[in-house]
Amino acid sequence: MPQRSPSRRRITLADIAQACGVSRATVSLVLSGSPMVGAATRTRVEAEIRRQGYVYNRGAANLRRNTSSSVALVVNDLSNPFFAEFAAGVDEALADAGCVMLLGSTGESVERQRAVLASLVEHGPAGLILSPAEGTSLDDLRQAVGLHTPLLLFNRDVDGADCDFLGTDNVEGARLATAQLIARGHTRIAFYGGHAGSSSCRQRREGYARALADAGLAAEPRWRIECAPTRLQAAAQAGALFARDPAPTAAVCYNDAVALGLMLGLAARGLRAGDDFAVTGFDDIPEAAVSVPPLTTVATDPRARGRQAATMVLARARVPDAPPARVVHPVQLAVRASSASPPPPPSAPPTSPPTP
Amino acid sequence: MPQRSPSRRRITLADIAQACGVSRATVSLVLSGSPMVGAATRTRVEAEIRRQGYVYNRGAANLRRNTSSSVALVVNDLSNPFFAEFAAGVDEALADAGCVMLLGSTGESVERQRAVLASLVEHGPAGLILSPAEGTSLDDLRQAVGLHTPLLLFNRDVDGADCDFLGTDNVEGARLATAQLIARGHTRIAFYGGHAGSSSCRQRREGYARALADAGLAAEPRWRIECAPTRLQAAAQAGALFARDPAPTAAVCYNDAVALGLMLGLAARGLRAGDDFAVTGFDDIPEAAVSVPPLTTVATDPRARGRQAATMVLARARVPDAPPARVVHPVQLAVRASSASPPPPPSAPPTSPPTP
DNA sequence: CTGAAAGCGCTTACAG
DNA sequence: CTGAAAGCGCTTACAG
Repeated sequence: MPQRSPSRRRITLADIAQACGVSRATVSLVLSGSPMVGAATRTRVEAEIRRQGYVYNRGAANLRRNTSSSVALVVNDLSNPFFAEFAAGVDEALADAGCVMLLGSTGESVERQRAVLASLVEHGPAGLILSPAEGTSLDDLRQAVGLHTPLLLFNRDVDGADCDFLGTDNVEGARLATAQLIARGHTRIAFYGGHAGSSSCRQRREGYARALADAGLAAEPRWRIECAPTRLQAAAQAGALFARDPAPTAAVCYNDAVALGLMLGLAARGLRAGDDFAVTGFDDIPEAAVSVPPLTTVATDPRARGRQAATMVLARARVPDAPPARVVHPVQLAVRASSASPPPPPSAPPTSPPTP
Repeated sequence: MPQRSPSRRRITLADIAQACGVSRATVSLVLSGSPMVGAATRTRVEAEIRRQGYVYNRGAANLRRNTSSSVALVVNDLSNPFFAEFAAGVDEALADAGCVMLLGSTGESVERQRAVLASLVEHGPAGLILSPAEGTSLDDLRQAVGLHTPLLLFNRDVDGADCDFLGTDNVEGARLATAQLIARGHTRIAFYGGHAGSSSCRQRREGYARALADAGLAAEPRWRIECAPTRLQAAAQAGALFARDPAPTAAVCYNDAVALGLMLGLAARGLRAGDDFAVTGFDDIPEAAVSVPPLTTVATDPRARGRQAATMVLARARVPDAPPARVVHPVQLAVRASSASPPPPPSAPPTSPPTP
């Protein structure tokens, strides 16, 4: 619900104009730095503005000029460091452009997303950056966003949406991670975590399969372990890896949260990532570099992606009719200790460790 | 800079009114759910609104009604999980109240804070939640915020500011953590990390000193190790603990980032927190529970604090003249394995481990 | 139950 | 160089 404003009437242009004995137009020109106003008048007006503590009402100006000075960002969950970094990047670039950020989160719920989008769009942002909740349909977007707010989809695509898109090269990232394990001699490599519903998980699995195929290895379904992409779920599922026969010697994880969880699960079994089992992640969240052991992962630099997304959406707001931009950002493999372990010699397959 | 709006003219109330052959007032009444409008008219108008994809211009309404439907939040750094969680909590509560969140960040710079605040205030938020950058003065606040936006200070106080405040009981939290180490038999307890400039650090040191005093122990200045409150700095400084003679057997850390960094620094020296050295943190960020070993820490529940801050600032916006509220939230100690290590027997003081 | 009119705080041609 | 006037999209007494 809208809130009442504080008690005392806000100072307006008219107050300043009256106090200086000039018109509101003149004060407005002073504010916009127009050269058409006399130096003496300007000084007088500026002093009065400071004296009265006038604060510009940008909403009113936007209404009159038909402009906007905000951009909306909608993410699934701010407490996910990946999105927090991304939001920090968006904020940086928007602040540089003199824009303000409207933030909403969906908690991965399509209904909440609908409500959040509707509420944000009413505030007239110049553009909207959305990391869509899982299961978002084209209709959900059309309903909520309408056709008047430029939309940039981040991270996940929505079938049929012909708007701007900024994503990560999931296929290539997972391919790089898998190829690195293969280069170290691993042949039994699991794909760990995520679930098939998500397009990014499908793409990462595709890159994984491609690397295996390139090396003449098969992607065995039994080495595909599904779990929710959280650290706790991943830790709890670690045992599943060793229930397979033969057990894998390495795992390409859906993302860093899963990889860090898996490393905890391994530790609980007396195994150490990088020594006894090789692990890779995806995202390169800040924690990855300082975990024990440091996590080999695919770097997406979410903060830089945030800046990029902000730049793209501001550009779109200036040129609404340009054809949609689709940017799939290249990734880099950050090789660290967690993937250092060599596979055991083929003659001595590892025995499953005892389940605690 | 403000952005031009998308190409096509936005649909307005007037468009709907004209299409339905009614006045704008009637359409407005339909939108606000007024009972004064006939059922037939209402249905017709609602259909037309959907058909044309009309989106309400809340900015215009706010201007006319002199209301606001946003709240601004300014934090130091979104990529700090503590603030990310806090922001998520603020967002939750605001969404429930039908308000939108304007987000800015300062990167702990007073100048950037001034610019960010000025920009946000121009958008006319109903209130402003600020975790002030270090070194913020009362004048900085007065300059930037003026007297017309209700202000809630979070986490750090500003001398002389008589606005709402929501904080954490830093003194009691550090006292609890220290007392727990003393109860386990530790007598040589360091205070690790943070720097004296910050009020929260001073308060936590006070709690630490109080616990020591309560147990008849002295707070030795040589067991006070300053470092920037980041994981990397904390890891790098770990050696300083063992350069003291006698070396401490436990450390109360300024916050979780520092504690996790210290645990890494210990690991680099072949020491394990909870076995060879006791460590406590402050904040209970999500990582604390899943680190190895899990970190004993002071739980502040930042997400709940975020909801609370949002509630407080909305209440303030409704009653601008009520006396300032000062809420210092109680804390709880989450006891986990990192503080489990007993002190070594007094007869055999630990030798300093080799510096790598 | 519905409409005409004024006004929120600003900007911007247009005269002077 | 400065002012009077219209208008952005909405709301809200006030008449009818």
